Amino acid sequence: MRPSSPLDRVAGAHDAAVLAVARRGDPVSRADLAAALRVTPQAISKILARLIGRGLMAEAGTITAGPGKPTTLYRIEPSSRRAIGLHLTRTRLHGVVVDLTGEILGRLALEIGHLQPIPDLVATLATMARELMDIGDGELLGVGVGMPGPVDRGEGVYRGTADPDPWRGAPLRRLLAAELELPVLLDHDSRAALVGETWTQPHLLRDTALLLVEDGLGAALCLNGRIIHGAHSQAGEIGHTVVRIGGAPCSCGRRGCAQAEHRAALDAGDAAAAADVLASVALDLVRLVDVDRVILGGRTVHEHHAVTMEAIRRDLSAGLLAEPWIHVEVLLSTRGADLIAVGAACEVLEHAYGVPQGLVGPE
Amino acid sequence: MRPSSPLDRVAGAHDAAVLAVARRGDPVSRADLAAALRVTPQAISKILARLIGRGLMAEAGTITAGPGKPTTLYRIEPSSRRAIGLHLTRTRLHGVVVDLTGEILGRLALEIGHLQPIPDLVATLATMARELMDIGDGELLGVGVGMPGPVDRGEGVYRGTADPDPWRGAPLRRLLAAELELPVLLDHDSRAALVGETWTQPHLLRDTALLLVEDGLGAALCLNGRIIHGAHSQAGEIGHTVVRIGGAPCSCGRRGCAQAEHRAALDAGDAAAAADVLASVALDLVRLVDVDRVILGGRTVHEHHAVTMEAIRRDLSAGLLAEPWIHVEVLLSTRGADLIAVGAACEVLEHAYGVPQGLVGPE
DNA sequence: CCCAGTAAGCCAACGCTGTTGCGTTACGTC
DNA sequence: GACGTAACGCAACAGCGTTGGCTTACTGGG
Repeated sequence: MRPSSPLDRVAGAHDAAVLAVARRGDPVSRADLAAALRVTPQAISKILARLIGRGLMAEAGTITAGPGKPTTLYRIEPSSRRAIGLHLTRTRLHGVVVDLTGEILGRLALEIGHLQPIPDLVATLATMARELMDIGDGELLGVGVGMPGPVDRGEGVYRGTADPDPWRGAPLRRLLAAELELPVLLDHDSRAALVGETWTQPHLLRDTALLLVEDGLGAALCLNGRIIHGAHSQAGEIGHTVVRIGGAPCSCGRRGCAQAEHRAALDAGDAAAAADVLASVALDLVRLVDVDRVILGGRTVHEHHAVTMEAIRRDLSAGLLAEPWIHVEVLLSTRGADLIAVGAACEVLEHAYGVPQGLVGPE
Repeated sequence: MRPSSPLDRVAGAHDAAVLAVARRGDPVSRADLAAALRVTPQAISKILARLIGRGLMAEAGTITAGPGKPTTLYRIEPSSRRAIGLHLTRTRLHGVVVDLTGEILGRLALEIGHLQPIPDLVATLATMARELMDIGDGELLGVGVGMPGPVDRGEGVYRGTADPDPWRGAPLRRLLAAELELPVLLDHDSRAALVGETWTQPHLLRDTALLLVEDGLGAALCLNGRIIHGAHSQAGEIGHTVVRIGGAPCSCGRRGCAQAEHRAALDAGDAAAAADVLASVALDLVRLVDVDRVILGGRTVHEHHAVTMEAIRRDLSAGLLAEPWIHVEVLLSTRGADLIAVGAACEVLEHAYGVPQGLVGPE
């Protein structure tokens, strides 16, 4: 389905870029878009004509500033498209439908059992997806699934862990796509969460890390405006980074893993120690990839977000030597419990209408 | 100097992509290039006509395989362009001239003093650059400078360290460019080294980390084919990551920094312990960004490369749980002592003829 | 020796981008 | 109501890669 001609690719990229600007919320003028895309206003007219023709955007009134013809404003048409996002864990399934801007139209939740065999799991996912389809009325683009643990986004396969894991090796994307006859994307939960954040604020999040604290600990990176997947789709799997040699035992069979230490500190009621673990991870991460924003998300972190953010800010400013030209913002995700489900849905939106990675080039 | 039209940007990207394929060394056919760029052979003819017109490529004979008109081969014209690379440390200046493929045409070395004031330093750099200009005869594209410590590539400024540092804040790029009347690029030594590696093997290094062990410890990342600079041009500054709490004292005033621990182990004659420090750093790094290649480079690492590579391989295979679908190659840089100087020169080549980062899209 | 068969490459027309130049529309101001 | 101004549309244009047809150059069989 890749556009055949490089010209199509240019047009597609410009369409996506206009949508990215429009997604910020406020109606935009032709002149604003021309400045943002570095093309002439006339080109913007043609791009907008294409987008309006596809129902993705619409005129949004005019404003008059001084003499001359009033400026026409344009806005995104949120209800023109929908996407479904499912957040799968070992005990729960949480699903949402979102519109083109990532706004939630409806949500569902369900307790499930991890011992469910793969066909039953696919049926459970499909059932929830079908229920969510009834909400809203834009064109449905597909279903995104976010889940913890080693996930191969490219292959759409849950790789699983070494311990007995009934879902190990499940080709969830293929199975669910066949069942629903819709495009399906499968990704790591932390990456889905970050895609959700970048979809709604693409202009702010060029170099951003997201720390996801659920049962385990994961990270996701957006560097130079692009989500990092890694050579084996395993980027951000930092839960088993050793932070204290000989520390708390971990499910992976070793000791002192970040997520085991974090969990042990929480179980001992020591929120400060748990925060220190996250702060240490955050500092290492910022040093290596130099992001200017760290977003915290996940069920577990919300309970202690104040002390956690304080610890991260403290370690960052100490560890980066308080150099005046370096500033790293530490933020809390605003999506709450919907973070990953919304993110998985936004992966579908991103796939359909995101700015493409590379337009031309070898390989 | 940015191309005015998106069409020009497409053409420029295709030109760069053809050069990237040709850089691999072997002459290539029109059909090979068409497959690599996913365009028609006819388009390759037009692209090659542009490149040959600029002197960057040339015909390289024909081969006949079976019946039909023989295939025309094309090769890069290495001597058509040159770039100068300078590797600056606190005690030494090492410079090279390279051709378009990154091959060394000549080198120079000089002991310098760190107490040299900034104007004298610029004069020293300019003098070496001028001497190097006399070697070879292609068009000279510019001068690249690689140096350790916090460097702002975007601004072309050496930020410097907190301890008394006579070069702190030096706008080396601007000063040297004014002195030489040539384009100048300033970058971190580890990033320069990685650019050098990717310039000569762009097809192999899509997700690669380079660990540079000189006096300090630095890293550089190439993710999804792009060099990572970070929000403040500080990506890869991992020398002061704490690997052992309360460990060896570091010049930064704290204890247990990776580079201090590594240095302390080496000073104690314990090469195995030094290798363990590097292996620990490598594992954390691979976990976070999931590269499939780790390249080791730098003066210090060459003395103990066997034990170091063994330690890294051991820690990686243990730490990644030996999952069969994950394979990380650990390599030693082949550039030896020229690594950073060549890399700095290749940054100039990359700037002039590399595949551009983003062709279109919002700011 | 000639001629069919095959594959590479060129030429010219085309469709598609965004750009340019100029005219039209719609507003505020005098 | 005339004038200046700013946004916008129309039409012609340049440049990209694509398409279809023709030419070139080689092999191999009659």
